[in-house]
Amino acid sequence: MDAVNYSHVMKKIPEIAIMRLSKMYQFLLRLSESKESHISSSEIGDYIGTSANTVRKDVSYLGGTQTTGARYEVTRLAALIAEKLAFTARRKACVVGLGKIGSAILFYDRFEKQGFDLVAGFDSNINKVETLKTKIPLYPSHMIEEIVKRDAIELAVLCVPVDSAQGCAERLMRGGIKGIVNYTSAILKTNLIHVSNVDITGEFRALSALFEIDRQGTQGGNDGKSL
Amino acid sequence: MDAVNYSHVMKKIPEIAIMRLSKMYQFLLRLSESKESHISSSEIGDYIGTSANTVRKDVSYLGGTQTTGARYEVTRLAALIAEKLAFTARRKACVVGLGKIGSAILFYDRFEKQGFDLVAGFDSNINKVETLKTKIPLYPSHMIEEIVKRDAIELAVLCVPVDSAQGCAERLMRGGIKGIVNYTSAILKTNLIHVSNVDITGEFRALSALFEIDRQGTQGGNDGKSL
DNA sequence: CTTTGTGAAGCTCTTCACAGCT
DNA sequence: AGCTGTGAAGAGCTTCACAAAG
Repeated sequence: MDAVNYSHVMKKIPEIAIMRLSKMYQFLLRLSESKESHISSSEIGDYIGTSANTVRKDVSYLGGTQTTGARYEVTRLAALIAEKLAFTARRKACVVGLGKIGSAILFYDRFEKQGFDLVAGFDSNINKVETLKTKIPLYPSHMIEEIVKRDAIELAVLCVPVDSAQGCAERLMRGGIKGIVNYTSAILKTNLIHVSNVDITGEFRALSALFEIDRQGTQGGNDGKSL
Repeated sequence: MDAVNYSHVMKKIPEIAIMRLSKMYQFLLRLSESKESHISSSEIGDYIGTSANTVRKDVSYLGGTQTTGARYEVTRLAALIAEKLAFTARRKACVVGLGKIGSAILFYDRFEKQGFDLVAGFDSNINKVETLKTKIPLYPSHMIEEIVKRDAIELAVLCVPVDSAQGCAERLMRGGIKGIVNYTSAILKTNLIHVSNVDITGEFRALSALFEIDRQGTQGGNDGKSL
């Protein structure tokens, strides 16, 4: 159905624009530590790998800065993005699966600075839960739902073996999780929440296909459809 | 920066379709180990999180199977995708940066089965290069260009500290690398090769923004999109 | 009847181009 | 001059809907 309601709803920002704005924000944050105080749309575009037009359009989805004609003020633009995309709120996250990758993530210490608090780790192996030395509380996997609910955890990184992935995802969902970063090669069935997949093998395959197709493309002529 | 060169007409497969086909392939591979020999477009769609229409359209980009009307034969469809997207060739990959994440990836043993051979690891810390016990050859970072060239390595996983990321990426590029999976939060400037970014913080931010915007939007649930 | 394959319609995102500001 | 903000045009992807096959 059409959007019948035109109260004061901001017009919808394309999902892909949100991704770019996230990237942009990250870049602006780093930039703000240097001495550059202003930046143009084309410089931002060069940096995050898109066009100046797209950068300006994306910013305009947020309502634009109020400074037409002048280059963007770095801190001001960062603040605008943070506000509109709700990056201001701190969010709680957990890690499920404490194997090599999972524990590496658990010990990664930059989340706090970026607005994310790792408040729980889970593993089905009680041994790991008891022996891993960390200040982040660890729990056995059967407590996922309970803890996610209790601590109002919004984000999870899933690093379990592929066969446990769907089951853990379901526990997370029952706990009310809002987003999962899926490090397993499992293809999660969850149409309720947002999932971001970062399977290296999958990335390898996609990258291979991309450069392979490029190569075929630049070589010109495609033969008929038969094969 | 449009190349104004329309020399050959070639049906281009949309990049996003390539991504979906990669995912589909992965799913079909797993499925082929079970006893299901045939599958419909809607079942595939359910699984990889897209519509039956899109699945069929994507398959048609490859020229379609030659079996209109019948459900897809799993192995046949997998073979078709593998062939058209060049998944048949084995590809060499390396890991740059042998910290917690990097070494976890180095010890991950499923690549071989999936057509990727990890043939080198690099770290600027000579100690790590000498002490890590693995059958994969390790080298100091200054040899990146040389080894990538010598061994014709096509793919790299980048897991170095953020400040070294751009430098390492440039060495990889000079060595002729074709794709980088970037685990750092650096935004790599490389318009020559394909880069896939898997920064957790970035994913967290993008996910937060997505569910936050959804909440503000209040529109009845559309969903099922993920990346 | 069910299911694929695919032109064509429909829709969303990107690019253009220019008004208006500095 | 250079730059942003943004409707409008354009391109690209998704969805539709139906012919052909099983």
